[in-house]
Amino acid sequence: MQSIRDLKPNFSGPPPSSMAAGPDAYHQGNIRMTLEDPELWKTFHEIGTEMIITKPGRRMFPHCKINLSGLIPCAKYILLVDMVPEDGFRYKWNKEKWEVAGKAEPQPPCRTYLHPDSPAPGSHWMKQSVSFLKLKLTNNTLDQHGHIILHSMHRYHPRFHIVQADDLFSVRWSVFQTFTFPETSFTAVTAYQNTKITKLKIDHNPFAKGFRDEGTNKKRRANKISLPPDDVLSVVSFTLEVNLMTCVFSDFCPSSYEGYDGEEVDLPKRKEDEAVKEERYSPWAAEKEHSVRTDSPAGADPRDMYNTEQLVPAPASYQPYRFHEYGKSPSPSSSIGSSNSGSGRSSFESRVPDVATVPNHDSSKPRTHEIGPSPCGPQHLPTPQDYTGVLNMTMAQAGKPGGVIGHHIYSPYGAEQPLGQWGGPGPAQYPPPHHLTADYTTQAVHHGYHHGNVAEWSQYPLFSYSCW
DNA sequence: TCAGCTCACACATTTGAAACGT
DNA sequence: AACGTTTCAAATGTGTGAGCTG
Repeated sequence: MQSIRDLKPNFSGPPPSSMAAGPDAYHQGNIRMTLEDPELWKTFHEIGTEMIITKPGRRMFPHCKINLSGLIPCAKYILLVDMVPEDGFRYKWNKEKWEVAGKAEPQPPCRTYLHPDSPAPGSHWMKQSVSFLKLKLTNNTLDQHGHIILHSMHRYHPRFHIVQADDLFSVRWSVFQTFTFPETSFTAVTAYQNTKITKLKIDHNPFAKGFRDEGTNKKRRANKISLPPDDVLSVVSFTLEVNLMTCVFSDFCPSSYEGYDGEEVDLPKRKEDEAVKEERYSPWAAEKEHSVRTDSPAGADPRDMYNTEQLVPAPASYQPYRFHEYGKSPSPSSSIGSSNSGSGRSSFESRVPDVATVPNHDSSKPRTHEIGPSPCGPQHLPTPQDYTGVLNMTMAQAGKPGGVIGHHIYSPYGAEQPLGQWGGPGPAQYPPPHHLTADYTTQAVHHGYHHGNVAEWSQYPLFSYSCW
């Protein structure tokens, strides 16, 4: 299995004609996401963002805040975030820079953060920015609060997922539009390593005001940091690389760092070499290695953009994934991206019509329940029993020790479970979702209680990025 | 010995209930 | 009585630094 980056060169050219946008498909595929406060993110990114992870869970700072457009106002969507390993290495901070310290540790249980407003109509998501302020990171693999579990000294980046779904159940069968923003990548740490990051955090995080030089607590930090403020705050302008994927997760979920298997020997050294080469942008070099980047930091050329689409698997003819690259061609998002500096936002727009394969449906045809006759009309949702084959397949694969699991759209719903069970409290008769999870799901917390609402449900992993 | 982790701490903001005024 | 504003305490979020651990 290949990582997305690895796959990228293998796919090029325009989308197939079957993917050409019809009126509905256009609506489906025209979702645009912009990252709020990209300048702040970039400022951190240039130094090498670090995020503290603690046992009880720590918020991110800067926290993820996005704007959405292009959604169907009256269609319901679910927003999710998960964290994806940047690479297969563990790092250490050594003499003012990050160095590869070995192979990554086995991945912790995967968690996906579900935005508490989910599901909500497109108008809701679009009327104001969507904040993931409450998302917390932890290094406690036994965490029972639903926080996203990460390894310290490992690099990650958040992925934002939009799913058109009337309820949480239909998440399983819907096409995910996935967005990532390169400047949001970070290193998970239990204590800050780079004093520049510490200072940035203190300067920008209101909760840390007490540690500011002009604050009442300056005595504590007096001899800790001596960095000219202007130094760290100067923003190196560089063109954003924003990767867009339209996918159903399962197949892009790396179970280990297999995508790097072939490079394990060489990569660390190469990364260090490139770290020097690309230092002006970021202390991180490796992340750029597969990217097609313009050399002009101020250039308006669009960064290479690629798109993936993964299909809802069908029992009979399960397609692992489909991947389309739109990379080299300028896109609406390109112009958006190039104008980011003016708008103060990093944006990305999906141009891939959502086409999902469902049983007995031609994948080239729009799904009726997603691309209905009217964007605002009643939408047919597939019933669970339509897809028991998919579920069984998933379970069978999950049961294989050490096997590669092909489909890991994670859902707390069993196929036998009726729709609407999450609508309110009920007897705790439904098994926790973990029976479907990936290799590590034995580590997932088995909650005995039912899911009375979205917030509770959100603590369960929807997908496993750790399985291909 | 040392890098990485945990914990208690002081200081900050946020939140929500109570009190108050219109 | 209903509603809006203000106040205040508790909860929560933050980085620090000492101590612990492997």
